Amino acid sequence: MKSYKGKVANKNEIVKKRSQDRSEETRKKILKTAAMCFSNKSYDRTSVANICELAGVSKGAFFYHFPTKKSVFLILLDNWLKELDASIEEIIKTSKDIPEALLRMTGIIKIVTNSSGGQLPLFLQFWSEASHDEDIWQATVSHYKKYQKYFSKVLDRGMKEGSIKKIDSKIASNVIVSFAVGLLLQELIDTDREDWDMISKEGFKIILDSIKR
Amino acid sequence: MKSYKGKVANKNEIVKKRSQDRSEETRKKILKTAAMCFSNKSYDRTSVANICELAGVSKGAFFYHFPTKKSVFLILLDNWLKELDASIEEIIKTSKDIPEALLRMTGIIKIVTNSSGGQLPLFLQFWSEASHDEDIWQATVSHYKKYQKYFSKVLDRGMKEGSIKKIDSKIASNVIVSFAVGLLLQELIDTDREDWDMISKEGFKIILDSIKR
Amino acid sequence: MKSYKGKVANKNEIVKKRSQDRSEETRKKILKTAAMCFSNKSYDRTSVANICELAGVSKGAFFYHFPTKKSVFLILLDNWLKELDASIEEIIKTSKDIPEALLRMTGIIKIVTNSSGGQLPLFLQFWSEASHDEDIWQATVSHYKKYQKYFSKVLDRGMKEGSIKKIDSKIASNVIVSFAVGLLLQELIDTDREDWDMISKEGFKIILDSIKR
Amino acid sequence: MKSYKGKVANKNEIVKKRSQDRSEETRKKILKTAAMCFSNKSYDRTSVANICELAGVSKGAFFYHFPTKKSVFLILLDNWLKELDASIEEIIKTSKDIPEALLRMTGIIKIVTNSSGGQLPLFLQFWSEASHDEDIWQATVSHYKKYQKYFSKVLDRGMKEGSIKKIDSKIASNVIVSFAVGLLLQELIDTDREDWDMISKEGFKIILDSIKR
DNA sequence: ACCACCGGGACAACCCGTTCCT
DNA sequence: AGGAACGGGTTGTCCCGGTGGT
Repeated sequence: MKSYKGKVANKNEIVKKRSQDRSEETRKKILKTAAMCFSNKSYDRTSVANICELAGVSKGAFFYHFPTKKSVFLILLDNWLKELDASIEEIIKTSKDIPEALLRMTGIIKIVTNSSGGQLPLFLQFWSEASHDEDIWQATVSHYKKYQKYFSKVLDRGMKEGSIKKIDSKIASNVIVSFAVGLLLQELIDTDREDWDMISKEGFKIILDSIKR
Repeated sequence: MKSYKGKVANKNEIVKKRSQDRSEETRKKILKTAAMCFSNKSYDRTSVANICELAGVSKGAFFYHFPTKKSVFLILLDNWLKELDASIEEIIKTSKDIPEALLRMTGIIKIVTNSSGGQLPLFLQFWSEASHDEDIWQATVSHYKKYQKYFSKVLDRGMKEGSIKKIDSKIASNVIVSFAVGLLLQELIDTDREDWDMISKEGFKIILDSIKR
Repeated sequence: MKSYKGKVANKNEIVKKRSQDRSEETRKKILKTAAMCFSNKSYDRTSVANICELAGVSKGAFFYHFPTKKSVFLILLDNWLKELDASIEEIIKTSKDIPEALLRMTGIIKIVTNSSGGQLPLFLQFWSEASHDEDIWQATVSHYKKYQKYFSKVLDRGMKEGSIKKIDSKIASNVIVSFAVGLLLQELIDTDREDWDMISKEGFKIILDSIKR
Repeated sequence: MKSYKGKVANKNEIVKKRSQDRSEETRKKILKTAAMCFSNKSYDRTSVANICELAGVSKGAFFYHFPTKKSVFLILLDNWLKELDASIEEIIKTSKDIPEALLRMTGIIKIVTNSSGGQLPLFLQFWSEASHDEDIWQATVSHYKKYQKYFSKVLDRGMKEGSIKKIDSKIASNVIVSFAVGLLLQELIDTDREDWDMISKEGFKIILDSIKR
C-alpha cells in the first residue's frame, strides 16, 4: 500500500515537475517575446494577440501566467532595473579610486544596452510610460533617485579621499546622470553611428577633468 | 456709389475675415488641445474623440482641418522644432564670444520647455514615436543632426577665435547635446525638483571649463 | 436712355445666359463624372467628395444642383432608359419585316453599351440597386416590362404577317430578352474577349431559326 | 490504467468536439445571416454590426471567425460555386445523350436558385462586385470560364456522337450560358412571375432545335 | 441663382484586452 | 492551458446642411 502510494506520489511529482518546467518555459517565452515586441513597436502598439502569436502560445496561456498586459510590462521593468543595479554596484565595488570608478562608468551605456537583452528601446518605453502611469512612475523614479544618491555618495567619498574637488556633490551627480541618459537617448535614434563609445568616453573625461583635483 | 461699394466690400471682407478667423480659431484650438492630450496621456492613448470633446469641436471639424491624427502630431512637432531653431539661432547671434554663447545655452532648457507651450512631455512623445515611425524619425533626426553640426561649427569658430582648446569638435558637440537632452528627460520625470536651472548652469560650466582655453 | 437700358438689359441677359451656361456646364460635368465613378467603383463606393474632386467642383455646388447623391443616380438611370427607348423604337420602325427587325436587334448590345456613354457597368449598378431600392426598382422594372410587351407585340405581328411560327409570343419574347441580358452581363466581366458581336449575331440567328417559318 | 487513460482521452475528445461544434455553429450562423443580409440589402449596405446583431453574436466573435467582411463574402461565393459545380456535373453524368443532358439543364435555374440557400440576389451581388474587385473577379470569372469550356466540350462530344449539328461549339456554348445567365437576372427582378420554369424549358428547346440534328 | 467654406454627427470596419468554459 | 466569445473603442469617412459671398 505504502509503496504504491509512494510510487504514485513520485510519479505525480515528476509529472508536476515536468509540468512546472513547461510552465516556466512558457512564462519565459512570453516575457521574452513581449520585450521584443514592446521594443520594436511600443507598448501600446503591441497587442496581447501579437505577443501570443509570436511566442506560439494561446491567449489562455498568457492570461494564466499574467493577470494583465501591464503586469508583463512591470515585470520586464523590474527585471531590467535589477540587472542594472547589480551591474553598477559591481563596478563601484571593484574599483578603489573614485575617479577610476567614474571613468569605468564609461561602460555604463553598454550595460544598460545589454541588460534588457539588447532591447534598448524598451528603456524609452519605460521612461515614456512613467510620465503617464503612477505604478511605472513609482518604479522608475525611485530607482533613478537611488542612482542620484548613490553617485552623490560616491563623490562625497571622493572628496574625503582627496581625489575630487570640493563641489556640490548632488549637482555634480546630476550632471553625470544627465549626460548618461542623454547619451542613451541619442544612441536610440541615431543607431547608424558607430562612435558612441568614444563619445561617452570623451564626455566622461571632460566631466572628470573639471571634477577631480 | 463708390462709398457704397466700399462699404459692401468692407462688410464682405469683414464677414470673410470672420469666417476665416473662425476656421483658424478652430484649427488652433484643436492643435492646442491635442498638444495637451498627447502630453498628458501619450499619443496612442489619446483618441481623436478625446481631443474633439475637450476642444469642443466635432469630428467632422477635426478631419476637415487635418487628414489624420498623425498629421496633427507632425505639425505639433514641426512647430516646436521651428521655435527651437529660432531660439537657438538667436542666442548664438546675440553673443559674440563663443564660450559666452555656450554659457548662455544654459537657458536652453527653459526654451525647450516653454516652446512646447509648457508641455514638455510632448518632447518625450516625439522621441518615443521617432523610433517606431519613419515619418517622425525623419523630422526629428534631421533636426537633431542639424544641431549637432551647428554646435560643431560653433566650436570650430571658437577654436579659430582662440577662445577654445583644440579638440574634436564633433565629439564635443555631441557631449553638449547629450547633456542637454539628458537634462530634459530628467526634468520630465522629476518635476518636483526646483533646481534644474542651477544644475544645467553648473553642468555647462563644467563642460566649458574643460573646453575653453 | 432707351438704348442704354437696352444695353443694360442685353448685358444682363448675356450675363445671365453665361451664368446659366456655366451652371448647365457644372451640372453636366457632375453628371458625367458621377457616371464614370459609379461605373468604375460602384454607387456605394463613390462618395460625393470623390465626384466633386474629379469634377473640379465644390460640394456646395453639388448639393446646389442635386438634392442627394441618389438623385444623381436616378437622373442617370432615366437618361439611359430614354436613350435606350429611342434606339429600340428606331430599329423596329425602320425595318419592315419582323424577322429582319429581330436580326437587327443583334446590334442591341452595342446600343446598350453606347447609350450609357460607354459605361456598361452602370447597367449592372442599376440592376443591382433595383433589387434593394423601391424607386429604382420602379424605374427599371417598368421599362423592362415594357420591352417584354413590345417584343410580344412584335412577334404577334410577325405571326399575322406569316413570317413567324405560331408560338407563345410572351414566352418567346422572354427568351429573347433573357439572351440579350445574359450577353450584357457576360460582356461585363469578360471584357477581354473581342467576339461578343459574333456571339450575339449567332445567338439571335439560332433563336430566329426556331421561330421563323 | 489503460481504460482510465482511455476514458480521459475520450472525455477530452468529447469536450473538444463539443467546443468545436459550438464554434462551427457560430460560424455557420454568421455565414447564413451574412448571406441573408447581403441578399436583402447589398454587400455594401450590410454592416458587420448588422450581421452580428441578427446572428446574435458579438463583433468579437465575427472577427474571430473571419478576418474581414470581404472574406465572408468570398467564402459565400466559393460555397455557392462549389454547389453549382456539383449540380451541373451530376446532370451531365447521369444522362447519356447530349441533347437530353442539355434539355435537363432546364433545371439549372432552380439549381442556382436553390444553392445559395434560396438567396438569388446574392448572385447579382457576386456579379456586381466582380467588376470592381480583383479577388472576386478572379473567383467568379475562373468558374464562369470553366463552364464555358465545359459546355464546349459537351457539344463537341455531341457532334462526335452525331446527335448535334456541326457548329462552332465555343459560340454555341456561349449562347447557352448567356441565356441561362439572362434568365437568372430577370427572375431576380421579376419575382412575381411564376412561369420562369416554362420559359427556361421553352428557351432551351428553341436553342436545341437549332443545334441538334 | 450659384457656389465655397466650415462643420455636424452618425456610422463604417476592424481591433483590443479580457473573461468564460472546458 | 486552449479556444471561443464579448463588448466597447479606434480611426477615419460620409452625406449633408448652414452661412455667407458673388
